[in-house]
Amino acid sequence: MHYSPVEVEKKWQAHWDETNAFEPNSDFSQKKKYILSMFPYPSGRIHMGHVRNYTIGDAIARHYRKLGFNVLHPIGWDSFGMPAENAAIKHGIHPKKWTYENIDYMRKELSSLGLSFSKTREFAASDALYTKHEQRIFIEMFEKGLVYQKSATLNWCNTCQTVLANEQVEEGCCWRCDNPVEQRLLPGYYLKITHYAQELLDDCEKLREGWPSQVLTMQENWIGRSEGLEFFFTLSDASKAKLDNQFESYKVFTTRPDTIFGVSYSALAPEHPIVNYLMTHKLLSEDKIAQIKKMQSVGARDRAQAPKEGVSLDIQVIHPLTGKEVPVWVANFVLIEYGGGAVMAVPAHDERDFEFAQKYHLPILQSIENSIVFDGSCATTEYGTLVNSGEFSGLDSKSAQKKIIAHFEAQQIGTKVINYKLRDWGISRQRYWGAPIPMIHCPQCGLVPEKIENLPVALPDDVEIKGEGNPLDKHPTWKFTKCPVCNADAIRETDTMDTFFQSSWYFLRYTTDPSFWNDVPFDKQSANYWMNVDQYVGGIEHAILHLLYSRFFTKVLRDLGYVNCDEPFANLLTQGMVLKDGSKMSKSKGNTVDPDAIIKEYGADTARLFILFAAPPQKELEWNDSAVEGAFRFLKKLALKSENAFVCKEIPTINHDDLSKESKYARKKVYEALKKSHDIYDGNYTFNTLIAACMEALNALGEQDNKVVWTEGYFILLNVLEPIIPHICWEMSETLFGLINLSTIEIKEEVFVEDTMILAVTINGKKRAEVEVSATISKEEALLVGKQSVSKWLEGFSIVKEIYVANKLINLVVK
RNA sequence: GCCCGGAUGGCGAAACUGGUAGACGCAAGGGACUUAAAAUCCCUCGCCCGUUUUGGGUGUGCCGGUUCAAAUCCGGCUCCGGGCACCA
Repeated sequence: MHYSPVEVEKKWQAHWDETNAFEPNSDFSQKKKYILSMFPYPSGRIHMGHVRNYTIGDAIARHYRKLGFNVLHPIGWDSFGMPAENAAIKHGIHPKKWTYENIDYMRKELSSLGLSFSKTREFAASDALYTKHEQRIFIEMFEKGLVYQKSATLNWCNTCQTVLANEQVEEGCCWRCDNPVEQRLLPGYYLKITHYAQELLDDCEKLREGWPSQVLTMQENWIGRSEGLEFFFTLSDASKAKLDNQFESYKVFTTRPDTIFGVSYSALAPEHPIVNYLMTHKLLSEDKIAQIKKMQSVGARDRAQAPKEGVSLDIQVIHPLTGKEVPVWVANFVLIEYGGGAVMAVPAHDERDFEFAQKYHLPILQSIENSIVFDGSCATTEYGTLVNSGEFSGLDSKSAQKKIIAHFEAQQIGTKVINYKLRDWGISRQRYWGAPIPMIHCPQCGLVPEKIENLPVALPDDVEIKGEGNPLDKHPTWKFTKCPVCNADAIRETDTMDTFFQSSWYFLRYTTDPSFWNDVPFDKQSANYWMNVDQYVGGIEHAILHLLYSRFFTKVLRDLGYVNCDEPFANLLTQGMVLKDGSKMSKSKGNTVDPDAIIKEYGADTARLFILFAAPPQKELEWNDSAVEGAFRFLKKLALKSENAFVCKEIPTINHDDLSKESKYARKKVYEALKKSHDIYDGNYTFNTLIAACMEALNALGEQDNKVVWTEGYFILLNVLEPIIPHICWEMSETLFGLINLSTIEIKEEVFVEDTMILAVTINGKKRAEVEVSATISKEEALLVGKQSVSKWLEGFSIVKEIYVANKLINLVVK
């Protein structure tokens, strides 16, 4: 067969399209697989990263379909987000038009790869119908107390009149207009992900089997659980008086209660209420107030870079165990959001506290002794034995922690607590192209959700987008509405949701037949059938945000009664990046390869084959033009050699014993490939080795000339390769076998049985010879033959040990 | 700084639970076919030494260990990639 990819690919793509070949069915008694590649942002054109992502997912989906599973393999569009607004600002195109035109274009590009997506389950996250249910979920979360409003300091660009994400701040300036970014206290909506911190952490165990360990480690670190002691520092009487008796004490948190006798000062965050009180009531010198103000104005990121810095507040607290007075400072390294915004400082055993104490000449008191000699030149942070610690002296750190916590609890002056680094998720964005937050501000009733029957709160089409301010807020009429409770004039919330909100539940939407899409976000029975996603495929860049939010949403939706599962993704494959000349393909570097051009020149099968063959999916993949040629060569060869097979309607029967050595070997190679095609789908997805096995099999077939063996070989190889290079395989399978070979094929163990085996003969572990012996040979005989084969190496030595490993080798230990 | 991951020919990579290192492919070199080119086919291909041939030594980032046997296990380093970044 002459190989002309253009015709073949067109033909089969049309066939799959017309026959709705890849729709899941609703027979929930059938065994299922839900295979999902992360949905793309419709930026305009597909790139090689997409090709890799969707080829991997498609191959897995096709594999399970062939094995008779009911397979859900959908695609959609993560279609809200900033680039659409940027296009509007730059070119005056409406974000909606821009987005949906891109979707149409990219859909065509993806279908030219022959991907086996369900056509009917496709949707865009910006569809009003999706927004409708999303807003309902938001309201249900609000009513459950999982949504709240608070003000926080955020990056603000005064020129653009908008909040900027951290990623949009470049060296302290706005990425678009280059103006310095300010820190502003702004109200916003937050989702209580911290409410699920412990479960999100615990359930990492359920994912241990199916997720890459580094992703789980990243999530665990991000959640950042730590156990410790929380207690109150009581202010000295003089300090209480200084603070007009407005403050009695403040809370601190420590994971090292064993070092508490080493406390020589306490430090407050610049935003701590006591600090603010001292400042607003002018209880500090002008100079100190100015210094603190300066500290407050530095954003979190810059503060982390800055050297340690602080100001003495001229107040004291009482050490809870020694009763001594401890000075209180304000310090730029103390975070207001964590552990109460205040710390006990132990310079002898904490590096930060040490650095600060040295700078300001504060006492450094040793309270732990261990193998590292403490000489006051640096902090020793390891555990050890307590010294200078009153009744606790002599205890080791671990038991001292327990005893000290117990002491605080008995005296009711402190408790054991668990803290998490995880913060609640701020979802407010001052942008147009997102899902409106369905809340209303009523002068009488306060903050109230929109009525469910009024959803969706849709975006107005008539907006001006100039990049200044929030277009919804500036719209002449949109935000004016009536209170859903009292019907008074009220104002709509003009913030829209973070786009991660959409991607946190889209995978549930796919589980449901579109005929239900108007009425429910997703159908519970369908979701329970299809979930969890059996295999999720996407880039590692989503290791924390998207994957953590999706886990969180799944748990929330479970608790809201929408679905029964705890975790969304049973197995996760994080694919490596596609590189060219050693670095990530990007327009700015000019090292991109256009998938369309490759498909035009070589066809989709070549692109798919190259991308799956060049590296295992988890690894980075270096683009290589001549290796693409090589992939194309293999397809041509596969097509050409099919002339050696004959047309038949079932797998040919072969009497293995009658075959020549070469034919036997070829069959063995073919069945090895078939075996491998089962093995690689168990989680590693090393398509590269499967393809190599098929190449070996084809090479071995070429070493023999039995047409029946050729035919059986093609029957099997086309089956094995179909997930990888579907077009050419369907074409040849149709011609030769009427497509009947594209279903489960039984492995014939007889081809692996051999009459002889080759043993390596090694001396002291070094290979000296090979011998071919009968497969049924006894150990004694094998050793005898082995020794003969290496007789020249044994002269003058005596054998002290003989090792025989069946099917592998003989090792002789000599002296 | 802390936490992960990785290192195998000129290149991408294989190697099941420790058991013949380099499968498969790319590149390169040589040859066949051709008026020529393309395409295709055949041969060689880790490094070093030797040779007419058979051959020998060495080799999986570095140093050491365990073992009859280590790319694989253990200890200590080096380099590269990624994540977090003052979380008390």
